[in-house]
Amino acid sequence: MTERTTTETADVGEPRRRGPYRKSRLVRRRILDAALEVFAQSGYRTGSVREIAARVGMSEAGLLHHFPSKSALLAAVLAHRDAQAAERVDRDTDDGLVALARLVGLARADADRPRVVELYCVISAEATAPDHPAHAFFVDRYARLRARIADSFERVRDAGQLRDGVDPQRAAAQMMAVWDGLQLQWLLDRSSVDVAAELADHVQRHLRVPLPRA
Amino acid sequence: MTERTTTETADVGEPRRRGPYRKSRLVRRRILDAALEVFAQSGYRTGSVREIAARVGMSEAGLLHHFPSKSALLAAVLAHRDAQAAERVDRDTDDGLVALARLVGLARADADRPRVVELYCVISAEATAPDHPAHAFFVDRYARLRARIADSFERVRDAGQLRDGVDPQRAAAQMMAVWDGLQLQWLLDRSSVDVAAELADHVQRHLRVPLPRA
DNA sequence: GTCTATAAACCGATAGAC
DNA sequence: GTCTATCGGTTTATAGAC
Repeated sequence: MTERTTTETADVGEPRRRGPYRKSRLVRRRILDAALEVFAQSGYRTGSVREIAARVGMSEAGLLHHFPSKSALLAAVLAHRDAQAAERVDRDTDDGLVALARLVGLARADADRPRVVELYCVISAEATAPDHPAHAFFVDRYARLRARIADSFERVRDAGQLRDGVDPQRAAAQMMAVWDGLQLQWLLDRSSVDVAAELADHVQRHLRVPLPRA
Repeated sequence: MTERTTTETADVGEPRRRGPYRKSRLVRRRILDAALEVFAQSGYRTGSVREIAARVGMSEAGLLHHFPSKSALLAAVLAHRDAQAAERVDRDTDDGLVALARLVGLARADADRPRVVELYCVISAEATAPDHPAHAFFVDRYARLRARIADSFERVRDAGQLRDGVDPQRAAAQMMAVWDGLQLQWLLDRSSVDVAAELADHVQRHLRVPLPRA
């Protein structure tokens, strides 16, 4: 993955050279946005590079100049969105309760990003197949997320805020599960469920104290 | 959908005529089984009629003699599996607790049918797109299931076995959600979760009395 | 950096022989 | 009921001009 930054353009006497690199970064960004939409709507396997290129307003070959292959493009999209989401939540807190509340807040904010929700729903299901290019990514992603949420539940327990008989590991798996499942129902019919409200209700059932709104 | 039964073959003096119809039904069955596997592994859009035909050991045209189109084949697969599952659970009970326990039992039995689990996971995510041939089927399926499970929770409440502050509608949506989400985690990594155990744990959290093992 | 042209493969569905 | 042959469409990716 050839990441190109503007800092490479330090050849004096040719200040105009900064132009193309800036454009390239902008084009890459527009490609990622278009790829997100297409992969969300049609999945990775059926979504075509051709359609992505059309949305960006360039040819297929032109697009593949920025990303070496279709699967590399998918990887870039996933990495891009995950990094963005991590930024939202990872401002560190020792407070487990706040961490859980932030996840619910993320679910609430996702109501305005149906395309992103769709992307993860469709691609994660596809990536269930061991030969899928994003299979390893999602296996790792889920293990990582489960561990992080379990850690939050442990902090909640250490603070004496967890109900008796709740295992942090299992609570983490169940929270992720109900989140994913609610998103599926919501994508099928927007009026059928309120993802954030149900997720909050689920988490609350494990706690001794009210979940902050954060 | 031309369903053909052996009862149509009652032309006396030609008992041999029974043969072809029996074979046709058998072939249809083998096609459905192969289609299930292919659609589960690759999804509807990427899974090809050609590969299904190859698994059955016949040509593409030969297969399409039994099902008029690819989407009709998917519809037949889904209808076939749903009818099979309904048979397992729908032996009527007025007892809501038993009904819920049977759903957990279904989840337990699904551990031996990863292909079926995969099919529903992949196709339901795909069918999120409004133009997917199975979109209406899944929207309807989820509404129906949610209503049926909500009804079970209501019966549990009427029997005084439901915890305070539990809304049957919301409990139904959450139960389906956690079920679907656990299946996704399980498909990504079989050792990561025990679907039936976590589902039972989740449901138990809504009840005053222990969920029977049924 | 973007294009046209093209390779090489695969797709669903149909026509018509047997 | 099953086949071969084929049509018209799609796909990812590459070659090479500009």
